[in-house]
Amino acid sequence: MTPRDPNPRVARRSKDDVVDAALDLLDRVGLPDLSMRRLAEELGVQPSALYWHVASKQELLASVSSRILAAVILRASDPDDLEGAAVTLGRRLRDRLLAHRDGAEVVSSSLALGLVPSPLHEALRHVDGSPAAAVVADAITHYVVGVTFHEQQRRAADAWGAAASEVAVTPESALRPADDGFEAAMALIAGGIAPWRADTERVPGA
Amino acid sequence: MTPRDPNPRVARRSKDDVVDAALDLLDRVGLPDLSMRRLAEELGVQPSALYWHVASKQELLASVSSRILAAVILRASDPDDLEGAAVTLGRRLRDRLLAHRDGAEVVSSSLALGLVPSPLHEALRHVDGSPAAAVVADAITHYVVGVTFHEQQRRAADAWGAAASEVAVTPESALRPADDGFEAAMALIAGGIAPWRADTERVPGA
DNA sequence: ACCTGAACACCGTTCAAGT
DNA sequence: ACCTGAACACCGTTCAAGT
Repeated sequence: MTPRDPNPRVARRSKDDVVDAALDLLDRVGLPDLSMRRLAEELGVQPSALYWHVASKQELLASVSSRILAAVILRASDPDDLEGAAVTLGRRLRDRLLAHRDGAEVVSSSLALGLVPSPLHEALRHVDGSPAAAVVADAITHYVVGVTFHEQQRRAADAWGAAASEVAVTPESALRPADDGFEAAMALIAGGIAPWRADTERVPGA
Repeated sequence: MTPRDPNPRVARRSKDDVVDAALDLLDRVGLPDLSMRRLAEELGVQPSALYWHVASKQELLASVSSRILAAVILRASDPDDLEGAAVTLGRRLRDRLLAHRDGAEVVSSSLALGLVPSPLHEALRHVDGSPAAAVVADAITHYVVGVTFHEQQRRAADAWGAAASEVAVTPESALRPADDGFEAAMALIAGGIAPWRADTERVPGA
């Protein structure tokens, strides 16, 4: 008996429904095939109808990014353990990006456009208020997003066809596959925190 | 009197000319407006003519990326100074990316698609053959490309109009502007090399 | 060897008008 | 409040045919 919907047979969509459908379509067809027209078709609606719910495709993808990043939070954490928190969050971010097709690319551009908050920046600010937290959040976020983007593109290329083996770059000069390098890089960055602090926070005022 | 061009009045283009024009157009209009049709117009040619010189737009952008990255090399370097080489190369990469409009975005996808070699990986392999070099190259490359992409997008957004100030994310939860954070992050990552080595290269065989 | 002309199968977005 | 219909101004790519 809500006054909102006088005729329940007319299926009206909310913005959440549109974002749901977009994320679902992303997982099924990938970012290159995720068009407003295709999404509209999926929802049984004209393409122009989408523009009542979202201002642009970019804004829609930003909402999709928010959904993908929603689970990247720190439940409980030792304050003072910036290293531990950074590594945990880095792994969680990677997990979330890998959970959706082309997740890294979608999130990368939303982040770059400033349409979505950086989850590591927000979380690390709570465990450590020092300037170090922001620097660490930056380093880890860019590394994880970059490496996962690289990984997912490679996966898509491999899936599409191994026929491109001649144009592709030799393995030794390409960026490394992240599978084993990921933990190493995380350890490298996290391990840099202590010496960097010793160098930087030595001088309090001037 | 080269047999190649019987009539000098017919301006024939080489692939290099196409890539030149693409890089020039990129700097003038930016990646979103760099279309094959627009590029063809610039060259005084039909769009289909471009496909005699390049197989696809992606391949063209990979060639553009190669040009952008060509100057990211190490002239002379202390072997054993992985830290120093990494920081120098990171700064040089950032310089090259900033030298062209949307340089980071173009390079980012060419790198992800594996259509272009990673310059840091290649250069660092020469100063240090250990596994550390690859991990460091990965960490620095992804950080620099990511942070520069972010910076250039923000610049484009600001240039287009400050009217978007309401939709934009609050400054504190956005990724930091890289201007001062860049050197800090480079120091953080480079500073992680020594402790990481102490941890990892302790065990030689098993 | 290098390019034209014409087509194919798409895009994102706007906007008056409908219910 | 939510959506349709129709249009605008584009895309990347292919391919027979020309010179």
